[in-house]
Amino acid sequence: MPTQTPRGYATKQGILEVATAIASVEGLEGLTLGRLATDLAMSKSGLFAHFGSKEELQLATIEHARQTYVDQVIRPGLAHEPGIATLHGLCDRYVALMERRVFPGGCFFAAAMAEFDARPGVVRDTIASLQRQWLDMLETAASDGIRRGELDGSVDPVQLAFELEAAMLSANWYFHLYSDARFFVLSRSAVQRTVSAAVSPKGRRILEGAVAPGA
Amino acid sequence: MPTQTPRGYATKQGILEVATAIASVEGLEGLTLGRLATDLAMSKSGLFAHFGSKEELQLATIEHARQTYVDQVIRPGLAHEPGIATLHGLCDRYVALMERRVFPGGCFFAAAMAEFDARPGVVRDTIASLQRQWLDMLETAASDGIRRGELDGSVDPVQLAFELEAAMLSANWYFHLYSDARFFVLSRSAVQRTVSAAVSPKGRRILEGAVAPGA
DNA sequence: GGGACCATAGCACGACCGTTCGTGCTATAC
DNA sequence: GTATAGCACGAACGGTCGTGCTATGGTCCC
Repeated sequence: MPTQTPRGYATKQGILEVATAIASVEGLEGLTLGRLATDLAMSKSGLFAHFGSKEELQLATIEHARQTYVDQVIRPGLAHEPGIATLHGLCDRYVALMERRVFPGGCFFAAAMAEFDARPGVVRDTIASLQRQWLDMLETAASDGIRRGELDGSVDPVQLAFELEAAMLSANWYFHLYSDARFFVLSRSAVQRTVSAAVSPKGRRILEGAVAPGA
Repeated sequence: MPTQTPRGYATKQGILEVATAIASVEGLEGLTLGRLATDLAMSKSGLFAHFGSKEELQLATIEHARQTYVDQVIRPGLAHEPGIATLHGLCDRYVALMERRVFPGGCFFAAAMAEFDARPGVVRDTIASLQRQWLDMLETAASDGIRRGELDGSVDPVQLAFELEAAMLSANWYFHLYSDARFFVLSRSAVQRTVSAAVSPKGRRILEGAVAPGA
């Protein structure tokens, strides 16, 4: 196992940057060594040597994409107070990521989940684990919201997390299918409405504060 | 272009039956002539002669899948009274189709949409058109519900249709990713809750009648 | 019973797939 | 100034992809 030098590391990061972009459009299976090499203006073999197998390339690409989500969604989202502030923060950052077209083909993990959901293998297991973590994060924020009295006690955090995730995930598909950004408006409205329907009076004050903090 | 004899037609239907199943798992691009020929125990060339190109095969497969949805979701769904009865009927039939694993890889059009949403071409345009028809159907049912006074006048039919579709679509992915049928429970609850939040008193009577018609 | 014709098979093609191999660069370590 | 190790290259492998061309078996009509 060769050790990594700064130069090699930089190259690999550059490869993975392009790889995540391609995979978000063509899928992780459609992410081809030849195509990737062409886009990078380097040889297939030189590229291949960095990973050792296509599956390793796929896993490395997934890990790279995960880092992007951690930086742009998870970390800033979790910087809020626990409860509905975090819940709102995570959702807002996630929709914003899609809106900003960080991945040209749309949400990387949405594409990966759709591609591998019915196909066994290491790649699918990895996706499943990461997606599980994301759902857990939403559910935890919802649970915190209940414990803190921001959400009504009758709310099921699993149900709430699912509905929010559904509204955001679906906007991703329809946005790209019709090149119509209005689906993000629908998505945001759905998130707003769903959370609103679950908040207690205390939570409502927090929600309104998030929109108009100067009140 | 050879004309179709009864025998040829039957074979073609058999081919498309297997093709839709494969495509729901592997995707329309992963639907390979070699794989399809193997599963059908026939030669690649003999199979190929039926379609003339891979794209034609893909389009024929889509059309075949559409027919399944018309028979099992659209027609029985539209058999109800216009308005929320139809809305409820369409959603119920759609979730039931996924639950019954009619396509082994999950909703055929969900998979196709996810695969082609970011890729131009005839296939994508076809998917987009059919998906548009499906959304229109839900929106029309919602509009009818408003006009008939079953849904509150403040309801936006586009928003409502989107939220219902989102809840059902997402159940599809998570069900297969985790082999966990509870996601259909979440999906059905979400549909129920979303419609409930939009109904007028008159609509509520219809909804309850659908659950307990003997009341 | 012969001819038209559809359905299927066999075979070959060029392109691209993931992968392996041998071979040079180039920069650091001694 | 030379040895070493990481990095990248071109060429080639066996395999599969979609797609042609040609031949033959089956079926039906005149």
